[in-house]
Amino acid sequence: MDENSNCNIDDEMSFLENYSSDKYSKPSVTVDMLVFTVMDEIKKNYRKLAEKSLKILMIKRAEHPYKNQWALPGGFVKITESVDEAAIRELESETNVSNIYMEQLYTWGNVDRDPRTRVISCSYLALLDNNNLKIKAGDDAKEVKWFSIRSKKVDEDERRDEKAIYKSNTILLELYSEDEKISSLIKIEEVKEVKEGKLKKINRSIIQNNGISFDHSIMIQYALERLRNKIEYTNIAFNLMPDLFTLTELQKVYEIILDKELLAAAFRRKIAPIVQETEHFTKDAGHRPSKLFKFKFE
Amino acid sequence: MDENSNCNIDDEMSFLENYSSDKYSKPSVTVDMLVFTVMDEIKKNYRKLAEKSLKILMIKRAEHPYKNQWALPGGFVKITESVDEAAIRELESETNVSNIYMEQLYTWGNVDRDPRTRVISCSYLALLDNNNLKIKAGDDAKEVKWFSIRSKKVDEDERRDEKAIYKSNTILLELYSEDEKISSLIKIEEVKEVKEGKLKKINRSIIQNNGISFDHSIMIQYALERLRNKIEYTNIAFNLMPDLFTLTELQKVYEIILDKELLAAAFRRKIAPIVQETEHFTKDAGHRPSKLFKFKFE
DNA sequence: ATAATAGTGTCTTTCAGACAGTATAGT
DNA sequence: ACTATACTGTCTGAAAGACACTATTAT
Repeated sequence: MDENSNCNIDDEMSFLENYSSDKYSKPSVTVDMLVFTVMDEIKKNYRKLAEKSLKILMIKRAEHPYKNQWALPGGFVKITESVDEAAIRELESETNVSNIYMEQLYTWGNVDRDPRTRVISCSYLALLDNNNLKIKAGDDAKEVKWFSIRSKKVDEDERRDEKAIYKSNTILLELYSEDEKISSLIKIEEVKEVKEGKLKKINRSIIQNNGISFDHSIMIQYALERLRNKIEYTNIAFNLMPDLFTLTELQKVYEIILDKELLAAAFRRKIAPIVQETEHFTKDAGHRPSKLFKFKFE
Repeated sequence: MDENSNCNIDDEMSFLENYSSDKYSKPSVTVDMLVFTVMDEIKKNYRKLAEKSLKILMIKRAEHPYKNQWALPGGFVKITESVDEAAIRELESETNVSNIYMEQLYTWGNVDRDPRTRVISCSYLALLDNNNLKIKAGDDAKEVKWFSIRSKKVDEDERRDEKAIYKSNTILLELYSEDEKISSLIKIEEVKEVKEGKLKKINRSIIQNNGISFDHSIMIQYALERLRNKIEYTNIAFNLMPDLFTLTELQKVYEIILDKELLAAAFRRKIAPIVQETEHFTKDAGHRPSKLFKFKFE
């Protein structure tokens, strides 16, 4: 590797030869991928635009534990590959998705998060545009499916004593497809030390789980929060768009992730610097055609 | 754990009993802590305010590899503790620092980042106010020291072909104390696919290393970027402040992290909602005394 | 008195929110 | 003609940038 000026090289060589990494038992390391996309729902009216819906990709577990329940695509990191490489390989082998936007999300390190053994999981946030939808089950998985996402706060609580403020939010996460609904109730507890006003700890726990494996519902909730934050100050949303899109479509993607309506005029002003108009228009829309835009890089 | 509606319980019990996690060789998992603080330099003039300086805590390695070079405090995650717990334990045992702000930063998973064996490292960003400075070496470390940080872009390059834009930045990271200077030259390469304008990959590599162990200089650079980003949209800076502080001091902390000067009037307007004035003032300053503020929680 | 910082007032600029008003294809 | 969406113009108000001006203490 790099030069090592202050020590004897022979000394170091023999140290490395004799080094054994098996003195202590080691945790296993896995990757889990949170793959999101936005899809069109069926049009209700020849004039109306299609509604959009935020989806996440899940696989049905073929093996214990949580056999026949739904889980995030993922798997063990091999000793010969980087963690990033494991994420790419596992996603492709389980869902046939490749070459998409992917960034590291968070590493989940609780001792009891997997009933088999000690497993540390590095999670990845992946975004896909719905032109890329050639998903099918890979070798490891029985079944792969997109679930629509609904996440809502069902309870809120705040207490305080002399030492700290305790905030607690309960969130109901529901994933549904045409024929199935799975869900999870998650509690997020924050403790803020009053004395200096410094954030001390956030604790996320599953209160009730209905069909979602492991602690994956917590990961989904966390990924949604990250997505909501990052869409405000980065161009991450473009990874959810096809090459050509209308500004109304782009706005609808922002709206569905932020879970609030935006004003068209303000939205267009704001994103104007990062989109580029093309010669193309939508047609057969039942109303005025819309100009198609593409992302303006740099 | 949670209920498991779709499968036979006995079946799962026997599966878990017979499960062996030792079929494949596993990577080791470590934690590395990036502990930052802001300290006053010595005053040059009885009237002038002390300059502030951003510091990072490093330990001198007592063992191979990188013996006698400087490294981030850190160590192996035990099978019985969570990753967060490992971070807290290792920081306390190596530097006697405890009960400070700490958040997970990034997990480094390249295959060859440690010459001993395959090691995946989960890094943590920690912030300390300089009232808490009772640092001393723990059992594992020979020596613990605060280094001042200087990070500057020394080269910039941009190429493009039909497929993508390639950006490259070279950054010189220098850490110095009164009697020592260590440094590292880091290259950050971004590849943006032109076709859809989507960010594909960031690669960080060490070009030259002078006294900083492992890939720790990359971690430091990454942590500085995160700190610069987060100080803009969170209250994270308060973790660098003592209980009582003047607004000018707070502004100087922002300035040193953002590496640019701010206008006092605008800064005060902006942070007004999150600070609370007290009855106390600075004194013996050689000029008009300054009101002391504290953080307004919630 | 002077040096150095503390703190405020206000003009300008920029940008988001609000909403009305015009434009246009498909039936 | 009617419907639903596309797109623009402009008023308003909030917030950031710029900078001058006043205030206050130790020496």
